[in-house]
Amino acid sequence: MPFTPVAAANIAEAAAAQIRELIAHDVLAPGDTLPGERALAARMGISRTSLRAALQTLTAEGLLISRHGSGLRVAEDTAGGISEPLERLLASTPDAFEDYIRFRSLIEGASAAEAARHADRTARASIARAHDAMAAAVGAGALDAAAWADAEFHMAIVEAAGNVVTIQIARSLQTLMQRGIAQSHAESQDDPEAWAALVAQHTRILAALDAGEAEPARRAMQDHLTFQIALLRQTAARVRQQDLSERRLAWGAEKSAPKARDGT
Amino acid sequence: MPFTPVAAANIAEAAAAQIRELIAHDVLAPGDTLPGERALAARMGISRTSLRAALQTLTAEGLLISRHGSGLRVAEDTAGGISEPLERLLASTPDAFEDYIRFRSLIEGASAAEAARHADRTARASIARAHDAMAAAVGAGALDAAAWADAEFHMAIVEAAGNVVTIQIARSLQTLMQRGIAQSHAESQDDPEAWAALVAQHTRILAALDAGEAEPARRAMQDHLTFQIALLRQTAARVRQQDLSERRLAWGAEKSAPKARDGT
DNA sequence: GTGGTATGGTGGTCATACCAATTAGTCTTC
DNA sequence: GAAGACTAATTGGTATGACCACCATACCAC
Repeated sequence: MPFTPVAAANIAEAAAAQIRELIAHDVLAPGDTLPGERALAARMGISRTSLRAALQTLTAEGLLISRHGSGLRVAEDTAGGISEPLERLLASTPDAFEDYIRFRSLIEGASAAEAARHADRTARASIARAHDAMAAAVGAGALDAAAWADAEFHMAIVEAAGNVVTIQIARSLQTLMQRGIAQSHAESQDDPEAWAALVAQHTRILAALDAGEAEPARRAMQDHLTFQIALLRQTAARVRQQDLSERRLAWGAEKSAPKARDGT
Repeated sequence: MPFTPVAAANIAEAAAAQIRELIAHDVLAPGDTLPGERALAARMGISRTSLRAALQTLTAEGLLISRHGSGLRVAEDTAGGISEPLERLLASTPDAFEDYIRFRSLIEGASAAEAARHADRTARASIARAHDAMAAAVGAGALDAAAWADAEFHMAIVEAAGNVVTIQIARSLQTLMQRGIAQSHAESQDDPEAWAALVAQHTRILAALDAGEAEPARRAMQDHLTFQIALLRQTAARVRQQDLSERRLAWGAEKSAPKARDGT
């Protein structure tokens, strides 16, 4: 007796869905603070009560965090379930790092191509902004800021492509990288020449993007990440070498001055 | 430094905890209806606003179900899983489902190409095994088994490509799909013709794989998933149509045989 | 029986006010 | 000049009281 479909129009749930989608599209990035409840309710054309009901739902889902005097923040987490097994894997198997970059090469190459085809003005602008910030940071020798802008650049391209699933996964991988595992990566890249090369490659990607050339954009992105693999291998080899010489030195030092070390 | 942690919780959260506990202790059994919000708020000594905030989180957790004119009921479900952000998004935004398949198209297309190049014998064998299992299941009309073998087939190809990061992510997505969202997907695919088409496409993928032809394999895989998108849209549209005709039919049947209906 | 219609209860939404926590700016004080 | 105390603005949290839309029931007229 299939008569009634029934769709209850719940205004709070609609508001929650809207905010959820914004988070998924990374318009609201993890760590961002939302506008105040009063302003938000006004802008959405609903009462603060209903807005709060929506926020309540999202908070229960763990997407938002609210602190009393401060405000509402988008939860840093977002990496739903994907990251934990991966994190263990990458921690235990250094070789997996190359697979990681290959994976990124695939999805970011496709994203670059897609972005070249139909990215809107604001998306292009945020890509360019990240690129400029990175170039400036590298020029100033601020490598922390450069690394941050680097990540921002790549993320902006994925966002410009507009696939919410891809965005979520890229975001997960990025936050995963930024906690713990990346230190070897970051520490290996204190070479100014390498940074300059990376910036040049970014410039090439951006040019293809702005020209609307999909395939060149993809190729530029993939070349860029392939270069990173090479860089990685090279520094990994050097680290081993360096490690050896350091141990040799340490051994010499210990031999000449056998002191006790603090255990804990 | 065992200072008292101070349980300065929200009043709403405290209320939610209390109700949650009642449900857990089965004082409130599934299916029970709670007292009205006004009465409940009065009895708990809090305002209806705060009480509603508590109910909101409990509803978001799936413990309670509220219907407008009726009242609040304890959910029958009980085991309604806590979902992840991506899962909720897919549930609330149907458009995101296409993004999901597009993402799979990208990584599985690349995996198929890679597998065509250098997959070892055992990997090929497990792909073929999954394919045969699916074909047999479809032939026998066992659609559950077919769906399972279907997933197995795709997973085997990703595994054959050998990128551990890709494998992890594909697996995460698959388990995510297998709980909850997929029912609409599965239920829309009880069409034997569609299943036969899917099997034929799998056969084509497998052939390209065995022939070692990378690009045809990629294309076959992407065509396959594009077909799934089309199928999805088509069934979504047809559901609407079918709904109408069924109602028309039901109406005719009822007219000619006006029997009594069971209420519950 | 049928359909209409009061009626009281229910959740949903709203506007307004006030409380409490946080933050930042300013001022004091040493 | 710097550490600390005070002040003011903004934020989320709670409380009221009201109104609406919905649902179930009982009642009424046909």
